[in-house]
Amino acid sequence: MVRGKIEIKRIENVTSRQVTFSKRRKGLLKKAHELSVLCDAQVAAIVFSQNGRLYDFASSDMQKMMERQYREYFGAEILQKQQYVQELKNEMAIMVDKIELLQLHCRKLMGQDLDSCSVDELKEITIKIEKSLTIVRSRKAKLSEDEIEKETAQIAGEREVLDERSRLRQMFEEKPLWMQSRNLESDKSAPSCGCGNMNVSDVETDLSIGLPESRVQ
Amino acid sequence: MVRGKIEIKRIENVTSRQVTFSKRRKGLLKKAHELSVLCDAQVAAIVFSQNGRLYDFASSDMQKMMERQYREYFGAEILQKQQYVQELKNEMAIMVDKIELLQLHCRKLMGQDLDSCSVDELKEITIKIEKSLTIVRSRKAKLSEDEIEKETAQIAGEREVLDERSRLRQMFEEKPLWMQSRNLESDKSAPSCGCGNMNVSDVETDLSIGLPESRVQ
DNA sequence: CACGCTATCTTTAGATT
DNA sequence: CAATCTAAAGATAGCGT
Repeated sequence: MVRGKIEIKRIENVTSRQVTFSKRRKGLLKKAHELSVLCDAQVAAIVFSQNGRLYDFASSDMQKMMERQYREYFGAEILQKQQYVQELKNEMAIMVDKIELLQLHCRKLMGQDLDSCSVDELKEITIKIEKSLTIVRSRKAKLSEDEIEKETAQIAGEREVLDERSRLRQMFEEKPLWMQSRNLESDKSAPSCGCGNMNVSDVETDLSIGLPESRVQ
Repeated sequence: MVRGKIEIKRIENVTSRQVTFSKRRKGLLKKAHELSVLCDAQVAAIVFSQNGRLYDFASSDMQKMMERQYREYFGAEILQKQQYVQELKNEMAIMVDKIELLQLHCRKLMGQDLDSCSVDELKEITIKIEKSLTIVRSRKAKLSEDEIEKETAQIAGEREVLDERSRLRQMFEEKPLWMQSRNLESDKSAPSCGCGNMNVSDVETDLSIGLPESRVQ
């Protein structure tokens, strides 16, 4: 192969490839320009080097050129996106309407904005509100009832505890101290608090009421 | 200028221009291809003929190529659009929330979905509804009152008309016909209906009641 | 690595079919 | 018109600086 003639395939020599890239790139852009001028045509040439640099030529208005070209390739996609945006807008419009309607409904239920209402409409609203009031009241009543029941039960429970306490208190007050301790400390081997070692005379009456309780619990 | 040498400016001869377009276009696309292969670079060449036909070359993936190029030119615009879509979505989300809230509010005002309400909340709702009921009722009452008043007024008005009629009827019945016509046709020159030329005996009593009325109005 | 040189290859203007 | 031809113009590979 003589000087100058080359095969069209990737140049493996890095330096040579870069030089060729520079030369031919320039040539390409020049030819693009010449074509655009000579034939009054829209021409664009775009080259990216391997390290990502952009070189390009475009006749007259590159933006228009690109848009035109882009439409050729992505027209469908652009249309889809536009339709998507349109759909979103439509949905929003529907939502806005819905919100307005709901707000109006709410306001009327709250007794606002009634100026526009006819007598019939007012009657309708009245019926709705009355019905609602009935429901809410019964619901409230039921809930209150439940709560009272619960509270009653709780109070009953507490009363029971209190009753138990007073019963115990009575028991302790009726019996002498030594009987109390024998009764309650049936398991004397358990070294719970060493009461067994206490001298009876050391324990005062009012204290003895407290101690058995703490053992019962 | 010898054969082959040309100036780079628009070719005016149409045929010549078209031939040159064809030749040079082919050359450009070939060069673009060669550059992409030899230097392993991304190359695109785009040509639109004057009648809008597209000719192009692109190394490897034209779509990627175009996207890349498009981003260079319209990156900001694309971003804006994406942001716009995002904004729309955000607004929609807000609206959805708002609708849900409003619906819940409405439903609660209508006595629905009360299971989740506490006693306090129920009390609050009850108060709201009661207040609303008061307003709506008073509004309804006022509207009804107005209507009744209007109707009363209308009836009164109608009664007056009727009274006037009977009064007139009495008047006509008490006086002889000739007096009636002199009284009511004070302006005899007005040729309203040619009654003046009528023979008195031609006018019947029941007809005479009708005629003066039509003149009064 | 960027430029310049130049022999050679490639493109193409203009003509012809 | 489109295809082909051909000589001149243009591009560029390989080399030198």
